[in-house]
Amino acid sequence: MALHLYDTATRSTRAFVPLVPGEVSMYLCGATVQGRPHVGHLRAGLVFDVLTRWLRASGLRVTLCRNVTDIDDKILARAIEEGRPWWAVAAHYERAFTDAYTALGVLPPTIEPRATGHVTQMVQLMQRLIERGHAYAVDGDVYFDVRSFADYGALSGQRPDDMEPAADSEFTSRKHDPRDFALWKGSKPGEPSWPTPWGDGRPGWHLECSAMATAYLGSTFDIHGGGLDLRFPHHENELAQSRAAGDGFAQYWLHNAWVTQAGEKMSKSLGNTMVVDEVLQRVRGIELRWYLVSAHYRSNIEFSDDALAEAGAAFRRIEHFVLRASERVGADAVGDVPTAFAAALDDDLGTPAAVAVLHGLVTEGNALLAKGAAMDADAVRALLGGVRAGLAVLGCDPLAEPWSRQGGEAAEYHAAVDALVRAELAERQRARAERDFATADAIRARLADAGIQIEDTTDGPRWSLAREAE
RNA sequence: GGUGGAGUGGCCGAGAGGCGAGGCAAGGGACUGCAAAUCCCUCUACACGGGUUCAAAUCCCGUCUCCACCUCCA
Repeated sequence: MALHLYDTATRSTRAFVPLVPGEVSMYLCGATVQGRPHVGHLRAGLVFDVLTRWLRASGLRVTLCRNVTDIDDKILARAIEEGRPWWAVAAHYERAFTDAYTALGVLPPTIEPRATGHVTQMVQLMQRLIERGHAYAVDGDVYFDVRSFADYGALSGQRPDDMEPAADSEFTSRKHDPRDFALWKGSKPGEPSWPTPWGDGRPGWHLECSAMATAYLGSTFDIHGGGLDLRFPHHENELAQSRAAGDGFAQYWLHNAWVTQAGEKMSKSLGNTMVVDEVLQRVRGIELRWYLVSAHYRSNIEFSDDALAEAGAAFRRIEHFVLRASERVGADAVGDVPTAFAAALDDDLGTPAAVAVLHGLVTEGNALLAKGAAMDADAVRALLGGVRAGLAVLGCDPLAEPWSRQGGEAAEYHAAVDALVRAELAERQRARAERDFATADAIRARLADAGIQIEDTTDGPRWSLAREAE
């Protein structure tokens, strides 16, 4: 089965057919850089990272555009709060997001455009909308005329007449209709502004994505992604303004579900502590990634430390196999993804089923490894290759970048520790051979105190860092 | 008021008319000097009430509970 994706616009799972054969253009709504990234923020980046990896593994060339919203009301508010310029705030948190993406192994997008760098494109888009009668300027603001666009509400399944009247503060009186949304906000004293034919001002929230998506991906492109909450109003408005301007815009709309905590949504306004930096004090990045990636992207994740620890344990089982097997048959054995794994991902990115496939392979592989010298090395190599190929698509291959620690100083430390531990293990083996188990166990306990765990395999002892959940 | 989701075993978490995903935990067995790791076996499910069907966790009707969106959100 070829790739099928659930398209929010049609509320159905559709076969994915790219506009240009062999190529995929994808736009993802990225961060509004006004605070420290938390686990919820990262989910969209992670989900679409897996999709990108899967598309590439399927032989497609992917252009991924993930924007940075570096000007908006909250950034301005934050700047006042922190007592520094808005651009310093935006730059600071943009770096924090970049660090968080990197810590979770999210591949960098093809392009990461900032809103403030694309005012020209926004002005052009507004001009087109005004010419076509879909937008109007009032006192330096520019609004989209919702009534002028018949399909408004189609993406999110809303009908304008059923919507709650917008309690939209100060702008309401200037709008032709309360549901009209701001494309451009006229400048107020002390706020940053850019010049336009309608006066100085700054971008409204929705305009930037339409302007940047079409600037980099063309007037019509394949996939537009983001969190479920963005469906309305953000994506509805993007779609309206772009289609009204004559662009085809996105062909598929994908939305990931939320990360919640104790039933509460982890939004910026709740100010909870699931900040990525803090979670990474407790678990490795690869384990956090596994936790977030092994759930289906359209299912809610109720974040808890217990669930995170369980996911970590499940991942370690797979990781353990990969490490042990590669020690036996070599670390260069990356194969093709197993057929069942491919089928799972082709079915709307069914990562849970894909993960189950990997667990099955690991069980098989462990059984082979348990045979020791009598094992079928080719069979192990084949299983290892399949497991690693699958892990690579999920971004969780422990032997691949960025998780492998084979290079640089870390490798030198590893070699040094390895030499010391091997000496200890040799001593322990000698004691065991002499049935001096008190000494043997004392050595094992000493290593355990140092955070090193021992396994007695058919090929002799093997050591690794202990990674029990705390 | 409008729109859309969800309720699965001790826990996490899939599936979407028949043949119980997977993991974690638990119990038993194998292996081990003892462990650890690993393998094998076992146990516990589909919110509630009706209905359709040879067959319902899955479809339909109703009820309850929870959640999301309706111009700040990933």
